[in-house]
Amino acid sequence: MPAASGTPRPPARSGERGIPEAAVARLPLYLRALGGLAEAGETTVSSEELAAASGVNSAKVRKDLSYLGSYGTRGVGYDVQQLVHLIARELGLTQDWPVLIVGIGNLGHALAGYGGFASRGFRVAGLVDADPARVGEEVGGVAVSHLDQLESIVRAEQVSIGVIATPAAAAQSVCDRLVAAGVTSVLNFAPCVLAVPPQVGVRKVDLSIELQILAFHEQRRNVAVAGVAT
Amino acid sequence: MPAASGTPRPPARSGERGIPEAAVARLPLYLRALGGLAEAGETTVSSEELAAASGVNSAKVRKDLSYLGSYGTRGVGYDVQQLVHLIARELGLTQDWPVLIVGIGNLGHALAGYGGFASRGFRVAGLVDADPARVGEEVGGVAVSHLDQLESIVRAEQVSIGVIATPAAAAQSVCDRLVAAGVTSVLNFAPCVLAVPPQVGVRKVDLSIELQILAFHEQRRNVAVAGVAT
DNA sequence: AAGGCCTTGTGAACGAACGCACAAAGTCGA
DNA sequence: TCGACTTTGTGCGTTCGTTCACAAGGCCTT
Ligand SMILES: NC(=O)c1ccc[n+]([C@@H]2O[C@H](COP(=O)([O-])OP(=O)(O)OC[C@H]3O[C@@H](n4cnc5c(N)ncnc54)[C@H](O)[C@@H]3O)[C@@H](O)[C@H]2O)c1
Ligand SMILES: NC(=O)c1ccc[n+]([C@@H]2O[C@H](COP(=O)([O-])OP(=O)(O)OC[C@H]3O[C@@H](n4cnc5c(N)ncnc54)[C@H](O)[C@@H]3O)[C@@H](O)[C@H]2O)c1
Repeated sequence: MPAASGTPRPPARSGERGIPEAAVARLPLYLRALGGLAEAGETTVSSEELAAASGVNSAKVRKDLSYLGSYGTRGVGYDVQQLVHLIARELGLTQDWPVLIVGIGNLGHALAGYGGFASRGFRVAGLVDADPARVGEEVGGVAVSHLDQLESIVRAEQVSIGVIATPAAAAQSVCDRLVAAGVTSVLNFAPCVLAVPPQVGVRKVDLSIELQILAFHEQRRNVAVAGVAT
Repeated sequence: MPAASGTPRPPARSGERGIPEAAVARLPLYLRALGGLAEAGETTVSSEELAAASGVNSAKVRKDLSYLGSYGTRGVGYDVQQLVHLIARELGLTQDWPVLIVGIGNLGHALAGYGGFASRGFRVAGLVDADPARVGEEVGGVAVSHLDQLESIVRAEQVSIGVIATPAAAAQSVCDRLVAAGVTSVLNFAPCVLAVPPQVGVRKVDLSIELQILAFHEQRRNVAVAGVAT
């Protein structure tokens, strides 16, 4: 019962080279906004402009960018191209990331054909499904392989990121196979929790959760109004 | 750092009827886990078990549930059915939420056919697309209407939640129309920021961002390894 | 009836993130 | 060259969220 937590906790990763998780999550936002600005012909951008374009506030923008170093010019702003490059490098987008998508149903089809993948250096290296009827079908220029091929594709294509779009019941076993084959990052669309070894990264996207959060606030507003009226 | 605040500390959320945002975001997780437990025949659940089933830690579970009131039994745990009901009510899931999906392309198709909608009280009240070729097609039991019908569907079906799955370029104008027609919550899949009046709720899902965050950590691991070697 | 055992509910410490506000540092026009 | 103006970079107080740790409370066995 005594949690043996007597060890004086050291500042975790103080000396470490680390930018806050919350800032990392915003970098892709800036990158997207910068793409738009570059297309519009802007060569420099102030934190205020970038804030407006990415839906963040400007103090946060400046602090986030400061984690990458001091590349702004006071009185002027940041160089758009340079920022794009800095952020892309920080996020690891200057290299090619082969991705394997497992479960080519409705969602898998949409993902496989999604252009937002490729534009950031994510290459669909393979599509696999358990249903023999789907094997051979071509989606977004890539043919669907059978689930049996999972391991060989991961190895042949050096896949490090796997995307799971199977029913929830199959997700854990698929995940286990991905990890065993060498995948170290997983994006999970199935509505379930995945158990993975600690060194493997997992992120989940659950559309239903987003809707429920919206419903909560929606209800809150309605109740508030009704409450006043009642 | 002792709270030398002679000031009467405003208990923040004691008087107010407010659950922290972070807790709200986890309630759907618990709900999902409870569904599984109920199916497995469990009638009561401890915070420890629920934590394991929902991928959260148990202290957080207890604190989150405490915002709903004191419904647990010490030494035993929580009643599964009662919890399901409490959470569903808190999230507003005891009522029917008509949802309109705009943009029935690849992603829109997947969303329209997704079962995870209906199981939580979200009813697809309409599907609209700008492409005349798509109008009339039936997806998941609902026929696709033309974009022109947007306003009339929102009013006729009392839609308060809109889902945007159009290309980014069209998203803002679609959003404006939804809001003008009376929608007060928007779930946006297009990779762009949406401007809305302050009383309208917006959430965004950007798959590409999730991948970029994965890539960041993936790279970090690789660099760490390579760094030692270099 | 009493004591042991388990689990909740929560006060309090800790830590992460936010946003303000401003000095520092640069640009640009005169 | 200089001074007005603009915008960065960041120190700091505040707020939000997480985690610890334990008293309070209730069940069950004896
Ligand atoms: N459709 C959506 O909008 C949506 C949204 C959020 C989450 N999800 C989730 O994403 C997942 C997929 O949804 P969907 O609508 O595409 O379902 P789907 O039934 O259309 O597709 C599932 C696919 O996975 C394949 N599959 C089943 N078991 C497999 C296995 N062991 N290995 C490989 N492939 C396997 C099936 O053959 C099928 O092609 C589900 O878990 C769903 O809950 C879907
Ligand atoms: N496919 C994915 O996996 C994925 C993932 C994340 C985000 N997204 C985003 O979701 C959106 C849709 O993606 P998609 O793959 O389904 O694209 P898509 O091109 O297949 O579908 C877009 C649909 O929107 C319709 N549309 C265009 N303008 C419209 C308007 N003004 N009003 C109503 N409908 C209109 C088109 O007719 C088309 O049917 C895009 O913004 C995309 O970036 C897609």
